[in-house]
Amino acid sequence: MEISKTEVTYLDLKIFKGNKFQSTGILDTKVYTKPTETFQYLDRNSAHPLATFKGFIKGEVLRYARLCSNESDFLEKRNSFTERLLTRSYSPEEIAAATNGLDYKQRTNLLASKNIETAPPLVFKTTYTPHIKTCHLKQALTKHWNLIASDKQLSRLFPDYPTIAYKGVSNLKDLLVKSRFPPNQESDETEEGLILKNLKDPTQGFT
DNA sequence: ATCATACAGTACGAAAGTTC
DNA sequence: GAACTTTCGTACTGTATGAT
Repeated sequence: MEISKTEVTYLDLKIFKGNKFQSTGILDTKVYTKPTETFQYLDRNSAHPLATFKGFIKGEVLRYARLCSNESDFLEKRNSFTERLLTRSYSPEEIAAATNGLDYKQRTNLLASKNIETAPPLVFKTTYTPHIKTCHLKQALTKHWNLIASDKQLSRLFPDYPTIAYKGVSNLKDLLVKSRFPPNQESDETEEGLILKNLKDPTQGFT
């Protein structure tokens, strides 16, 4: 057990007496990393969805911004994270894109609880087929989005560019499995009826 | 049939709890 | 005591479910 008069760690946070402590009595905080941490971040060549790479990068930098009370600590942590990502085959451009809009100057907002009453995202929903990639949906939407943006009514209805989402086609399970049993039209004395009866009254054992 | 919501599953971090 | 699992919170998107 470590004992210190100037700092203490809690989970991934280090709380310490910084420069302003003498004059204000206010403690500082920064990210705590265990000495045994090996930084084996998800390799960019791994077969994961793009959102997975983007998600954890943004999540990490957001964590640094929230935990560091001094911008210099935040920058130091973010830079070393960037260097480690580069060794894991990420490009500087995609690292920057993942954290685009995340500004340490807005830390107060980052610390505020998330507003969950924001408008739901606009989703362009279509059914998935193996040939969907050849349709270049995103390019087509981007190319013709100006038709909506230039229309007075449509631009008000659809102020934001949509996210493309695919609905799965019905598979065998969808066709064969239902979440409810159909109305029991047969006698409860059938095998199925007895099972249902016992499920409703677990105190009665199977016979 | 459609829509909204909850949850699943991928990732990151840490310590605490559980199992063998 | 080592190894494994759980917990909590953040990001992302797709799926399952229940209500209308």
